[in-house]
Amino acid sequence: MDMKSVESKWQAKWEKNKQNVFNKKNADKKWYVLEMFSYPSAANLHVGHWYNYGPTDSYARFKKMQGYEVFQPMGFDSFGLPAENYAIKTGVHPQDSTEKNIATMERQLRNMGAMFDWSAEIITSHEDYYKWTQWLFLQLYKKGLAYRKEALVNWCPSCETVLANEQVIDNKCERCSSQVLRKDMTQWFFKITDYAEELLDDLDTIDWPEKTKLMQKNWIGKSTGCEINFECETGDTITVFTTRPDTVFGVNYIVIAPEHPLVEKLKEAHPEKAEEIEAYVLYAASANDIDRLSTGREKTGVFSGAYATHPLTGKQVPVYLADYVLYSYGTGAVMAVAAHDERDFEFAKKYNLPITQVIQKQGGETVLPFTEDGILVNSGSFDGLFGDEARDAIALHLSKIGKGCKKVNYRLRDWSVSRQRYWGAPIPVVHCEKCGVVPVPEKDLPVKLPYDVEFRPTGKSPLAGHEGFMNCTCPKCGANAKRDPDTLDTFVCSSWYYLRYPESNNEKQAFSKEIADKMLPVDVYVGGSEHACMHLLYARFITKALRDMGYISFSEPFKRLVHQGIILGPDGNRMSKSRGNVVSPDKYVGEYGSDIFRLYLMFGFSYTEGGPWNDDGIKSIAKFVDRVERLVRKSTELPANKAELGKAEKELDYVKNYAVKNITRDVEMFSFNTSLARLMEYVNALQKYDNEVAEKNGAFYKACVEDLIRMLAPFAPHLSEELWEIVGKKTSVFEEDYPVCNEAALVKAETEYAVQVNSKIKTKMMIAEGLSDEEVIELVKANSDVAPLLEGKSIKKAIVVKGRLVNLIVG
RNA sequence: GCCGAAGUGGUGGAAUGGCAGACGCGACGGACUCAAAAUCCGUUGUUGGUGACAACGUGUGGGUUCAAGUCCCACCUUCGGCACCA
Repeated sequence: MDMKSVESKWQAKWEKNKQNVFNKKNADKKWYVLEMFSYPSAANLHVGHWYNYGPTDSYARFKKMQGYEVFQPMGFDSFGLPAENYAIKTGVHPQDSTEKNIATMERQLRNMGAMFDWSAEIITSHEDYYKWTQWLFLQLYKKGLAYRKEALVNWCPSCETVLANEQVIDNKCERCSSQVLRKDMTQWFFKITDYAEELLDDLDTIDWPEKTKLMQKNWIGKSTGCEINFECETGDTITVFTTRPDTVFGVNYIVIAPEHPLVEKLKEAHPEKAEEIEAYVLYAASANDIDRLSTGREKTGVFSGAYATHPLTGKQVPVYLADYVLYSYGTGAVMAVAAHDERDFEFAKKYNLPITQVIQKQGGETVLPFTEDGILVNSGSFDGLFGDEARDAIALHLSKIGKGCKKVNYRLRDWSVSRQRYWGAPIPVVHCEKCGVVPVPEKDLPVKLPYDVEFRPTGKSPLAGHEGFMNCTCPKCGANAKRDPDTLDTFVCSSWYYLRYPESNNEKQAFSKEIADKMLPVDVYVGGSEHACMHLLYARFITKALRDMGYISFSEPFKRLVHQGIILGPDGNRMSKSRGNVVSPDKYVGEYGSDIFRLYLMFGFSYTEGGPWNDDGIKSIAKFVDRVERLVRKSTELPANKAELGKAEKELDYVKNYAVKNITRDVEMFSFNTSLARLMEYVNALQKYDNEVAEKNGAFYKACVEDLIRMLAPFAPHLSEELWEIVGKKTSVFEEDYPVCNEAALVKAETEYAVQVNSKIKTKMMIAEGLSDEEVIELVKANSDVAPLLEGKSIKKAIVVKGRLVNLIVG
């Protein structure tokens, strides 16, 4: 069969019949299947796209044949850094390259033959989409969930530009190799931390991979502890957060992060140290968080010259700056208990600070640093208390004397959404000298991204240099004002797109409550696990925020989540141009067509695992397809005669129903390789029983072949349509129901049991269904292979696993 | 470093704590053919044995269990993420 022409024939028919367009009349039977949309890169569709979209489309088609009204949209996450970098390098405008890439990818995606509803397409860099991204920003602002604060960015002093983490290699700028610095800048943030607790709790309500939920849980990083106040000699209060208030009597020193605001005051208080402190702050600015938190890294720090007063003992403890404390976590200051914390211990050793043991191991020798729970010693009236009891007592005491309180802390940080870049959605606020920050009125959206912008680095955000864009009037007072020169993080665009799809053409609003509540949550969301902590958390946050603003009624955007694996290069490494191991799907699609390539992707890999590319099996899929075609064509030549169903028919029926049952279960689990294995078994059976059955019972055989086509349809959509036509049908096979297992066909009189003696397999036996355990044991004991092994021995225990195995323990 | 995974024949991969290797690829043998291709039928974890069969076998080392690829502990290797790649 010429797959190319078959594929274009059916794609054209589907298009003409609007077969893949969601039918709103059937919305009560909706099934929203969503694949993470892609970034439009310059290259053709990647194996990864095919691997994500092909099998998921088979899942979607399967649900359609189960009677669901499937909504499977597609779009492009088209703002972002790569287009801008490409523009800086080549001079091609990001909009031009992006549009070109989208056109190519769209064409290729159409050729895949997936049932994407293209009428719902969205492109995040188009005005009609980013207008609503800006609207979303304004809603968050109104609700107090968007605010400005200073935050650190990677700054290349030579390029005079902010660098993405990706552009920083070994602390050097990837373009010019200058040392990268961390610089403070005023940026917009979304207050995702307000939702930390709910984001954590609601993980229990969604059907997501456990590992993903665990990663989010750890990312949110809830810890219960205590804030404790130390009075600094400068007159300021240093508040520390600790999960171990039980160790408070062992505090040897205080450490503040080099970015802590108190640093300035400390320099004033101890001018003799100012130079040293400044040098250290500069040094700390050159390291990233990962390095700073690494326990394997040599600890560094500097004494500020100042002391703080211990709230319980009144002792003076030195205040240090050290970069192993992050300003972004907790209060940016810790109480260091060298005896009971590994990093503090290491630091104290290095700087010859005292180490005071205040916890003793229960029953056993205490080796420092001892970080487990233990019995308090050297802790005044708290001596003898243990673990939680000690923590509670000390926290209570601290709050009584006004020196501290219990506190829940999260590792999660607020979401920084400002980007000093061109290719993104402009932030819809105006800065007025008189009125300050003024949001752009909704009726004035979109704040259009101008085309004629100098996007090469100049030391400022690219938009800052565009006067036509920057100069505006204050919506409040009418005076001259300036727009915000920054654009939004692309994660903002992708944090709400699932809401837009069902109403991509709605010009009046981002989405309507009525339709959103009907169409969402997404029933199955499919995408890579690399998004576990960021995109997937942002989307959950935005959903909750919109719910609280009354725009929607549900709390979670994605009811179920599936991660596809990653297809690696043939060498087992991640595909990359620099490694030269990129596999192009074009070659295979050109040679075999979309159906065969998709079948191979489903059959050759475990969907959620992925693995190194290898095309050994692709030919065999082509052979399989040929076999199916021959079998179908041959069946059309048979007379439709009927005869009584014999043993052969029953066996064939068994294999068919077994396949149907397993495929139905496995597709639901995205286990496509085993689904196809069962389908192959059925094809093998059809072929094996071919002559015997077909000749005397043509009607039966034809019905079996029709079921085969129905069963194959979600996996090889074009081929199945063609075969359906070959057997004389005038309608689309996707209007058919997926076959349902007839359980009666699977009932067998006897089952094979594995027989073990002392847990070793000795023989196998066919045993009738419905016997009691005792009857089964008697049959096994009487078996000619088993009986000699039991001679002169007694049975100490007998285990019967119904329908599977018998194990006799003898001695 | 921290968080999260993965490791099974020559190979891709199957196995609700219950017969390890389903279904394929490859290899080997056979049928068809002048021959080849295609197709069809067998065999195929390793070792020993003519054989029935036996022993061993799921990254490494321990453990729990009548029974462990699966559960627990420790370790090794590889992969994903670590907040401005998306």
